[in-house]
Amino acid sequence: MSDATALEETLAWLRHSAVGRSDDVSVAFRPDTGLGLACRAGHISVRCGDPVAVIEQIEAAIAPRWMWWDRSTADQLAERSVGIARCWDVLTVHRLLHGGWQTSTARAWAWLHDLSIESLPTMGQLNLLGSLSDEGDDPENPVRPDGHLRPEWVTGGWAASPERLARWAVLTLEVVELQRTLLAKLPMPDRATSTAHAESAAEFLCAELTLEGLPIDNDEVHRIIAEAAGPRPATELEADGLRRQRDAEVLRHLDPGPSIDLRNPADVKAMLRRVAVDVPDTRAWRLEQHRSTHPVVEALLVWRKAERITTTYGYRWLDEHVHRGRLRGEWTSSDGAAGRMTASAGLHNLPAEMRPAVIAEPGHVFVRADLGQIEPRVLAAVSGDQALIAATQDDDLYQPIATRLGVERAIAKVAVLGAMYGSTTGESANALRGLEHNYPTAMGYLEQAAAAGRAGEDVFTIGGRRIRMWVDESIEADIDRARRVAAARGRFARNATIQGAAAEFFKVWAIIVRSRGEALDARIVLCLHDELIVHVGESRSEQAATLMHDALSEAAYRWSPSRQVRYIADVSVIQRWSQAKG
DNA sequence: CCCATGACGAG
DNA sequence: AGCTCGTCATGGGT
Repeated sequence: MSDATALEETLAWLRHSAVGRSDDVSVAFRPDTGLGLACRAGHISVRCGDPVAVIEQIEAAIAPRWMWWDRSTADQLAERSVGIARCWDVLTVHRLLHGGWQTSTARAWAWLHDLSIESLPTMGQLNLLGSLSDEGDDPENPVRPDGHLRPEWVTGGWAASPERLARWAVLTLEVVELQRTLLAKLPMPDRATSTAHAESAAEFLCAELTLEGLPIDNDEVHRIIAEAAGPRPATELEADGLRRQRDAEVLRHLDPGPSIDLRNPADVKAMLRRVAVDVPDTRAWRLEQHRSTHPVVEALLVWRKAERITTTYGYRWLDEHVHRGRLRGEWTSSDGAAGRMTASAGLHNLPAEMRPAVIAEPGHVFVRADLGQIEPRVLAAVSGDQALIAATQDDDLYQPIATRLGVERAIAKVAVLGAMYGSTTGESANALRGLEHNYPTAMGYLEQAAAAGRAGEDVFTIGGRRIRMWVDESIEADIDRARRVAAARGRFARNATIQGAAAEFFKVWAIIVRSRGEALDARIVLCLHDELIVHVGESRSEQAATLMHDALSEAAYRWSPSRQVRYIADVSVIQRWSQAKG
């Protein structure tokens, strides 16, 4: 069947099934095989060469909510620049419901059907179990008699024929229905469903980000690396020489003695003891206090900076991740803990020294926006603490808190952060008591999460993400260890509810910017927890900046549990990332 | 060869 | 101060 006929037939079927904007349509496809679709009214299987083109046309004509199993679908669509507006990514929603990061089609299916993970079939077991001889075991059925998904279907068999594609799409729709049922059982079902939509869209954005990359200037980035690491060594021998040269700059401060490997923390510790610096570890912040004790300390700190650039952000990093003027890494919409976005290739921890190399392309600018004091504002929203909500009206919410507590702003800030992170020590202890007295609802919210965490119980973000607690594997009854583990879980749970909620809010903001930015051809090129960078044509920079603010208002309207909480963003139009005010 | 640890970059 | 992530190097196990 020609692609044009395929499109006609599919559109006719969608119309006949009364599928409209935002209605559910599950999809499975493979180029040169075809397309399988399913909706509430039924399913269709279409043989065609370019199913992505068909999907693109349907998106333009109808824009349903597309449903698929995993990221691979988003990757293929993004590859062809098909911008999907609404979707449902089963594995992304599974991470939301189940918690954690590690998952797979087979595991998600098993979990949704209360099947034990231990009984998961593998390809290798196929013949051992003699499944072919099993009565009623039809290889055209993706589900085995024992309830598990058939491994050969999961690993690609689902796309073996147009008929199988349709069957897979029907299965997808059923799985989504199961997920919807679970979301509906959460304390705030509508909100949880909306989180599922937003997280799925964020996963699609991640597919786009992985392809798009962050603009980076080749000459500039070379210059910066050369400054720290020296010129690119031609041979391994030359690299070795440079390494020795750097090491010598530190070692020359020492009397002759046993040889020291600066890359070995134990060696460094022994070396420092020889010059009367006794530290439990050799981390930079600890050595900071001993800077004046002996010149070798200063030299070591300088060495570490250069070593960082050389090893992590040096020529190897450049060759691996920077191509055609873009820095590209793998993006994931939720990590294993609280659900923040993650990126590889150093996109989330590019040292400040390298940011001048991140430059907009000719005729373009960056519109950069970062949320101000997002975590305490989110705490106000999720807890509903009226006093804290009042404080969010201020551009600097720590100021009214300080006034109310009768302490310096710096003390108030440390106390608020300490409350959200589970700080146990420090001089903010007094101010912490002040917080408990003046903001009991917010502090109660945090304490409730911490108590659950200490007890080993899972906690949930307001959007419904499950945050899994771990069990202490120590076999012996080690009271001390058990107490430490419980305390760590308490701190983790306390923070994860806020960090996770802030991540949910951020993603809603980001996906609104993505969809509203389409009209301006503005592309998101970086998401950094509370910061967004959009790459856009120079002439549209003002419109893009306005869009970032408007998107924030819309995100607040859509996401915020409290209408009264004020969210703020600092937006600037810049050429280089480094021009952003800290 | 895998895995834990230390160190450090960012938020 | 304490929370998260990814990355690199070392050293101790298999």
